[in-house]
Amino acid sequence: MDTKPLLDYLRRYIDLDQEEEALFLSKVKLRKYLKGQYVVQQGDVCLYENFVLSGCLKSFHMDPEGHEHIVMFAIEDWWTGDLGSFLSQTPASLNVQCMENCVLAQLSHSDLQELYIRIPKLERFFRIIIQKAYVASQQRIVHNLSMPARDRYLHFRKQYPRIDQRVPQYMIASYLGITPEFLSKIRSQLIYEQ
Amino acid sequence: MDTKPLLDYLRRYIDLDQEEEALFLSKVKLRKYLKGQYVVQQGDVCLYENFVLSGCLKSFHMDPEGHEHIVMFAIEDWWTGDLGSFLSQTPASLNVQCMENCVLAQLSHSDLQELYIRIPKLERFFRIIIQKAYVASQQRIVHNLSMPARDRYLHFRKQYPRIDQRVPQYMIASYLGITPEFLSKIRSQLIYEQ
DNA sequence: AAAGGAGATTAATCTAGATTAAGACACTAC
DNA sequence: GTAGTGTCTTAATCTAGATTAATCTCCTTT
Repeated sequence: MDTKPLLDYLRRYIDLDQEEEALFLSKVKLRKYLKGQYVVQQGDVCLYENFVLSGCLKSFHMDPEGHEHIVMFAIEDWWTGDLGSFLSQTPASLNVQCMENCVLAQLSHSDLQELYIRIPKLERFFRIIIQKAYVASQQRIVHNLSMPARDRYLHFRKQYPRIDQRVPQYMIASYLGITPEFLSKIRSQLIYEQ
Repeated sequence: MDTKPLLDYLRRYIDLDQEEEALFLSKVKLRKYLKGQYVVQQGDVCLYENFVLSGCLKSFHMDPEGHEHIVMFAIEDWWTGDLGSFLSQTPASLNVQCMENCVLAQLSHSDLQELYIRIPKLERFFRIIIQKAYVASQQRIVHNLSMPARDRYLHFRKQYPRIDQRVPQYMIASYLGITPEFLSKIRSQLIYEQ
């Protein structure tokens, strides 16, 4: 497993010369995780921004009653972690756990600060991808406020077909903010309708 | 009304020299709006990023049944607009409306693109503020998934006391994703408890 | 001071979705 | 084979919050 997907991803947004690419890669740590392992644990400081080279992860918050609430999934070419914790280097409110064996490209906080100084173009890169993430997050809030569960599920399947196929239903239910039983009911209604 | 609050805000994150500040300000358009006026309308392209110099605004989505869903409020020192529309220059899915007379500092898309090139430090500035906005947005999703309405209301009052005092209750209800009647019930229960 | 009108409250009824609990399929693993 | 574990489904009951509708403030405006 190499870092090519990460470089391809970078090149979609900015042009780095050979030297800059080499510098960037020198700060990237490749790390393998087994299915079930935690990349971030609630209460610990999130040490890395993680780019997914292979595998599938979920990030979720565990509430005081012990219920999981899935905030997002991540697959190849996505970033994951607890950004709030990473930025301020304070305890995370989220867990990030591997649902398959994973290979991640990791950037530490101090290395990233250094990279921002030595390769200012990276500011642009991260500005652009975080803007996209923010827009998606706002759109999800609107959907949660304005759509019933059934429509949110249909929208999720359309927007993330690659993820829908890959994760168990009860996690999709958690992502949508409903119980697995209710998602099962919705699915049986959808099948009945056609 | 001048642009001092905007410069103060910039200086919290980056240092600009005299020339850069002047260039930046040359692209900023000051504009006054009356209470009730729309800064962005659903279906139109969002032309500006708007920094609030004075006043109070709401951004909301109107669903097909004609119900408003408030996505966020904005007061002095906040940014507002429909970022998704602004970035891609496509029709907005949100409305932004003044709830008081407002003065906004506006940056157009093309001017901002030019500013990014001529003042690369602005990439850093917008990266940092959008990161903060993203973290807040993610946190709101977690709260919407994991907290009952009552707790969400208490949290809102604690987090945004300046806004809580300033907007009508039925809009706070919309922001929280509940009806005004139910918010009224929650409030009367809270009063009863002390 | 009367007449609107916008917002807030209260209460009765209703419903989307939760909870609980019981099976139904898978799969490994032994 | 069967015991075990993780996932999905079905169905009965329950509840947080929606809907509807009436009443109650306050503000404006005249």
